[in-house]
Amino acid sequence: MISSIAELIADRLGTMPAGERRAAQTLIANYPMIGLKTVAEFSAAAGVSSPTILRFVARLGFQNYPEFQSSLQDELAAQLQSPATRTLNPPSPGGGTVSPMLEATLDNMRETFRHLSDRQLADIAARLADRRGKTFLIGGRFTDPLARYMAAHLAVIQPDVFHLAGQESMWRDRLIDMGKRDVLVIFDIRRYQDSLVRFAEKAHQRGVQIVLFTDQWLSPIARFARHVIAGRTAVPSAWDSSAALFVVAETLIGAVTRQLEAEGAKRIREMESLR
Amino acid sequence: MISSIAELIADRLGTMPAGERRAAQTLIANYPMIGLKTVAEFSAAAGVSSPTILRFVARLGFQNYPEFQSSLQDELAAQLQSPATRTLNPPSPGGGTVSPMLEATLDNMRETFRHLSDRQLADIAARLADRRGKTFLIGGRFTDPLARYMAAHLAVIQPDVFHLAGQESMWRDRLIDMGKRDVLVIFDIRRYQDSLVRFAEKAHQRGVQIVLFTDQWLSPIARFARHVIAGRTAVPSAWDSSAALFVVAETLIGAVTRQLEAEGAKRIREMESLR
DNA sequence: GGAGCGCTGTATCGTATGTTACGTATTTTG
DNA sequence: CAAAATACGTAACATACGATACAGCGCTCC
Repeated sequence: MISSIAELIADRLGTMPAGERRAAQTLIANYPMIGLKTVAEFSAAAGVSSPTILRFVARLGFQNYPEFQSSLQDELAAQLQSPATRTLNPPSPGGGTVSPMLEATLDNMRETFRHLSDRQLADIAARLADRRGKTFLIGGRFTDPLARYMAAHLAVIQPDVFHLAGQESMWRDRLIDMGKRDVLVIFDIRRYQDSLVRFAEKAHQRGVQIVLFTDQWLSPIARFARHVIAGRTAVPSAWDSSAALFVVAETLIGAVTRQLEAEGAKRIREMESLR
Repeated sequence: MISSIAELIADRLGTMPAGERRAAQTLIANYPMIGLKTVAEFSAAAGVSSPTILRFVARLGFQNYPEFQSSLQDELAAQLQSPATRTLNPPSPGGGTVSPMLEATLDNMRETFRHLSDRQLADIAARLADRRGKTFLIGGRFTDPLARYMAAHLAVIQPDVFHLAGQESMWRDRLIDMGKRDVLVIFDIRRYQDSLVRFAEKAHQRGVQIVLFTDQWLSPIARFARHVIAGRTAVPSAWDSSAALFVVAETLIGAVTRQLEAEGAKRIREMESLR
């Protein structure tokens, strides 16, 4: 079974003429980056002409050079998806059902936070901590509990935190309360819910700042969102995992709490200096 | 110090107009593969026009699109060279608020699962998958969303799953519906709620099987519980973390789903053999 | 409420890129 | 050793890609 292009090359290396073999070897040597560059660069690096490169990829079974590059990219993307799983996949002794699930979840979290900068989290936290506006939270079928969880915590440390629950008609009516200064936190992973998209669009039209928690494929709500948090959701289960988004939510809760405490301290100092 | 393009984007994300920010977010979400494709594909994925993508890369300081792609490739190549450099957010200089939180959470999960055997999880899953009885779920002030999350999933794959919400008097009345065959899943971390303890005790007296999700200090409900899952909750924040319990919940959801599917398949086979 | 600015998309253009045809060199075979 | 076949490079070609000019629109700030 041949899965990667590298194996494919190794397989057919023997049947190739000299020039194409040089192409193959230089590709293997700098795998796969050279293949992502232009034909001209590839040919220069291999010390052959452009047509030789094209004949080389044709021999591998690709219709044209772009198709070859797409395959390389897909392969790379698959590698990047599961960083740790590739290198340190202990065949899970005993075939336990737990380890793969836990490992995947931990990977998801690392991957999610790798794409999430301190800066971005700080920006969102600052927005959530801004007490001039109200904070609304809402989620989809399976993610609504996350909205509830976040709302429960935020409501303790500041006023004007509302979780939108119940029927669609219920929260749609709340739109009139929303304005520019307000923040709407939406949790939406696939399958994305139309009702949420419509709601987000209307809120956006009213100038509401939207913070979106979604998966790596990005809910259509991303169009309207001021801040987008893309969490990894893939796990060896029939369901998607919201664990990474949960951890991001907890991180934000912590950051907002810290910020409000800091502001509170500043207020106290200001008040004292006024006396 | 800014080393990667991802950081560069995060740094300037705040100063970007809406369209370019969408470009930035889609790039971060599928980093860095989207950036290696053509402008047309990138723009389509982000839902903006080609010029917006070009303005986006220009704002990042690149002279043209190919130069931007080269940078991404170089970065990728460097990563592939040394898999060890796969560290996440570089030690977040200046006392970043993210890493400690994430690290603590990951540690919590590892610790939680270390004290949790496959056997124990399998037992609980089997109990939850037993369709002869009903399943009730309830949580405390901050953990009730976890109960909701679990209920939302379990309710899809089997009947008779009830989340107990609202006032204490509401669910106390549901006690008459509960019997020996039924399971009550309770989430309770400190500070432990008296109302939940009282409820658990009465349910226990009626012979209900209690599955308790709690913290490492064990809620008093542990006295009455058939199964106890003790999750680590300590994080560098003003709040306790429920993330570990969340992951256990997801693991159980997956296990129950698998089990019901297996039983379903078995039933089908039995039915066919009867013909 | 009006004027100015900035952002975004449409349409067009030039060019770099992949592709192909053809001639020469090199190897293979009778 | 001759002749054919295969391999390789040069050069011309067409396409698709990135770049740019311009106009419409919304937003902010007087």
